[in-house]
Amino acid sequence: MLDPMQLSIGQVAERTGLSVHALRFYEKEGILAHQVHRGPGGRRVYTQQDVDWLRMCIMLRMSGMPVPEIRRYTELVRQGDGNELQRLDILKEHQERVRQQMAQLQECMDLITYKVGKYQNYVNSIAAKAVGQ
Amino acid sequence: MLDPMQLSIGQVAERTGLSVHALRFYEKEGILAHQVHRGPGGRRVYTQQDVDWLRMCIMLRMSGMPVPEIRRYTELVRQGDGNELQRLDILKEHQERVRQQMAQLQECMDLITYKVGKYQNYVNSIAAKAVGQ
DNA sequence: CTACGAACTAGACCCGACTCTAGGTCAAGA
DNA sequence: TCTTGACCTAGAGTCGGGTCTAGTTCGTAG
Repeated sequence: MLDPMQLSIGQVAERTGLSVHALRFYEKEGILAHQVHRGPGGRRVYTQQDVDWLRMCIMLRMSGMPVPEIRRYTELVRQGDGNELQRLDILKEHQERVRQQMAQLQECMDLITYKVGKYQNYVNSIAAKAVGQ
Repeated sequence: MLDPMQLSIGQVAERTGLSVHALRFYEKEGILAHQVHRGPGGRRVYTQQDVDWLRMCIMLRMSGMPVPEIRRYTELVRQGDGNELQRLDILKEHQERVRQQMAQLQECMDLITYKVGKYQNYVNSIAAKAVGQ
């Protein structure tokens, strides 16, 4: 049993929804703000901070930030104070991309909604006819 | 020169933003409502309807509908009247997915905006100090 | 003791969606 | 005639983001 603040890879997988494979993959890709500490037998020991960081990375991934860019951001954080402007740049750029993505998605949604409406009307009218028979 | 209503693959590529490769790929994948007519020399001849259909497919793809599902939808349309309920199902299901996707994206956006705000404040405060010197 | 479950590493494999290559046809212009 | 450029087919290659396998090593429970 570990200290309650010390989490095994499996526990982190549960808590984040990532697979243990994905967790090791992310680590290899340099996506952990502070490199994972190893416990007895060379096992990874995560902290709550690691989990929080991973959750943010998950958000970035979900919104389409590519792994290499998350790595760049992570590296800046790892380097410590002094590069906040660069971090801000990355975030702002991504924010803009997400904004565009949402706009696009809304456009698609409008088309789909229009089509759904049309088919719904048609299907309803057929159903009405069937009832009227 | 073709009849103005007859478009070559290159023209369709221009008009849709898809590459000629992608157009052939989509055709092979069965994503064309009515199969492309061939002109002299076996060349593809597209109509405006094809372009319109492609534009819808592009919307579906952009919003994350996988190619096989677009194919299923396409097949229903190709079969003609009588399966409107099935088409409606596909569209509604996708609509729901897009809705979820947008909600997720909004969540990510909120986090990013929060972080951008924090870094912006910090960076501003540093800048203010520099000026005050 | 032994068997189990969870962890480890390195590296192979997979999937979706294109993208590109090789090798060829054809028509128009210099 | 020769070249250029757009098109053709079949099939190989690429890329991102994981996922899975093989072969081990632990620590604990029966």
